[in-house]
Amino acid sequence: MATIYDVAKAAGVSPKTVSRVLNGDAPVKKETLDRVQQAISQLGYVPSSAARTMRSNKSGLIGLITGAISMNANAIDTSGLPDLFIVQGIQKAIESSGKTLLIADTGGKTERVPDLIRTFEEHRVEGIIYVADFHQQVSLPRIGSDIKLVLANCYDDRATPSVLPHDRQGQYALVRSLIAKGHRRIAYLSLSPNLDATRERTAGYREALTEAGLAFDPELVVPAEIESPDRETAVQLLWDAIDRVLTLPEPPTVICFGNDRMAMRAYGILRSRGLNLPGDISVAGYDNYRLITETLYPTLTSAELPYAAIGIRATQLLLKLLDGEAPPDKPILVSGPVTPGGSVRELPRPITKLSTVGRKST
Amino acid sequence: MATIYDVAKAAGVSPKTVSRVLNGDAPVKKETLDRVQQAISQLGYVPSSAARTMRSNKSGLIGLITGAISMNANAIDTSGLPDLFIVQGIQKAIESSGKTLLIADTGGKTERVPDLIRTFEEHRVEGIIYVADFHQQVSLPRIGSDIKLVLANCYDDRATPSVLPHDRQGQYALVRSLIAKGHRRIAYLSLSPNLDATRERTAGYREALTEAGLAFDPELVVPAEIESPDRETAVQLLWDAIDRVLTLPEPPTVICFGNDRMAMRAYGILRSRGLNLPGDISVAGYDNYRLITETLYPTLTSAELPYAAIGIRATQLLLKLLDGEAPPDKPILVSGPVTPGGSVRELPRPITKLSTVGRKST
DNA sequence: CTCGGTTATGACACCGATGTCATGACACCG
DNA sequence: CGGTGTCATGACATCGGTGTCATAACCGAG
Repeated sequence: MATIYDVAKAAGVSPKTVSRVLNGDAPVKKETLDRVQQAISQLGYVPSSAARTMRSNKSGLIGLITGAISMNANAIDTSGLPDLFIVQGIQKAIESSGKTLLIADTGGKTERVPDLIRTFEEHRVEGIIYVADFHQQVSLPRIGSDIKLVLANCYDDRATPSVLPHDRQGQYALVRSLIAKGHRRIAYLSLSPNLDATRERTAGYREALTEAGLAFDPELVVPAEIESPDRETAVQLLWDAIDRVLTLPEPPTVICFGNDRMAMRAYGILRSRGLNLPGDISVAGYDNYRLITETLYPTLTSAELPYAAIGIRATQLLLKLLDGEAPPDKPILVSGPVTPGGSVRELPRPITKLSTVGRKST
Repeated sequence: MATIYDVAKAAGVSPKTVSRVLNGDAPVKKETLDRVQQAISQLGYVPSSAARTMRSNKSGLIGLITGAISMNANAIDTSGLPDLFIVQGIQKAIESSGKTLLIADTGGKTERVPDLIRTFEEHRVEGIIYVADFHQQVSLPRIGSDIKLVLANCYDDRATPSVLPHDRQGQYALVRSLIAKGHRRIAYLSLSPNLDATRERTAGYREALTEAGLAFDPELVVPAEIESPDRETAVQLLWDAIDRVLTLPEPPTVICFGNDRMAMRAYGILRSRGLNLPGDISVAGYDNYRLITETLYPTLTSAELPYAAIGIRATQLLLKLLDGEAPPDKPILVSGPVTPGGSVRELPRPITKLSTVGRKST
């Protein structure tokens, strides 16, 4: 591979002049510049980032730690939206920054993280983004202070800068939209109650009810998933939870599920009970996992879990830190919109407006 | 960040001795070794791969070009299995090799590929794996001969080493398994006929028929997808194709679809015609995209598109090339098994065995 | 004509590893 | 005891860029 010296010799100038042509950081006579550029393209010269890194002590590399790539295959049993979307957001945001992304996959084994960090340190990455597969607390090994760290979809107890989904706001907005469609009995079949997301979202659910002056009925809120269940167990739990709310004296008119995958399963379960969607019962999911929400019939109403935006925000945050900006003192919360689908029916308003009776949601 | 000189000073030895400790390439007195190791951990010293790369002219980096990460989100309309699974296989295979993977995503724009290659060249990657999102011919810009190139899920006209799915074998095995279950009228609603995969698979379909002494009926083979359709068009095309084969004088007992996603849509369409799965009609997919095959009810019989294996094979091939082995003279074909699901019914054998009448497939 | 300032270029050192060669201390053998 | 080989270690150059400083050519003002 050609070096800057080869180019210099071919163009009959000093290496430093070639360097100036490459970086445009000092005036070069037009004629010399042409000769150098010709030599460069003739030799197919590409500067070595290793040499640059050595001299400048800046690698231009950003490290990314994730399990998104390896886990995507086995992710059939897991709960939610693939964290790959976060990676995607990061990728997009880094693209325009001139940095290069070094992706390391944990293969789902967190014990490999120290090794990955080590590799990043060897490559002198300027910053690291750690991506978790769902909203959770993490604990990473300490990293040399000259490497900036940002957590995406997770947080720790050392106030490391982090970017999180605004789960409370998401569920709040979703339930609010259901109420706007005339629903008053709103069931919530949540994910495992131990999850941060579940706590936040339940709070959002209650907040929306309170705001609308609706009473909170604990019978309508049923955890319908546990962490890392097998397929069979998941279906059983879900079946039971659905049965429980449907057989209440005053059953719900709409059921919210902890994620779109649960809702997808519910479509089958509800229909096997002879229910028509959304005529007899409305359904809402969470995540807006388009593969599901847009493919199902009717399309599924869902609150967006803004993973791509989280990735982008996390990257922007990291780039700012690298620029010397001060870290924020609390996690950055990213909100997402509600995507309406055909799975939620607009209910006739019992008293107020007779004109809307029988109208279907669009 | 500490350097080897800092460590040397702290341990009271020369940098070269520290280097020997790091690489274990020459004997070091036990006592010296201890002192050096202590200095290393005290200073948190991590060697710089940039400096190593400069000296040895070996970066230990492998470049990966793919659209898998960015395209996964928008991949709702696209046909098949996410190529991310290939990336995953590569990741896994590289893990044990001591190399580091540099992943560059095209963002779906092939015109960005030269830039990505340029970045890889700057980082002096030892090899590049190019991953295509479906079995196809590609044409990459030329790369300096000191960088080895391997194509995964694609091939070119310059005999670049490549690894491809064995589509013919896959469809052959699938149809063979259907015949084994007693099916004689087997429809094939394929992907776009312009695809390499479709040509290969159709050949495999015919091969299996011929082998079983069944006549090939062109009416039973209908292209039911075009390239990059919108959702609406895709559904219409599929609906029409299904209608066409079901209204034949002698309709099929089983329909094979070009991929699992088509089969997933077909579940809804077939049921809306009042058909029972698999009682009235059997269904088979292609890809074994587990998110679909295992979530559908009944689970979907599908031929596996061995993407992870393709990734692994491509990586192994590249590592061998880096080791100086000669490239193979033709593409490496990777076969996959058939994964039986509940969507294919075992037909009663009209004459042979009465005892199997009414028995369902497991 | 001379001087201060700009333009264009090169010499040289340095970034952090490691290969090469040299050196000193021993041990062993004849 | 001297020669030879092994062990343990260090001095120095080198990889490919770029920052610093020096230098030469040139220009216009006084």
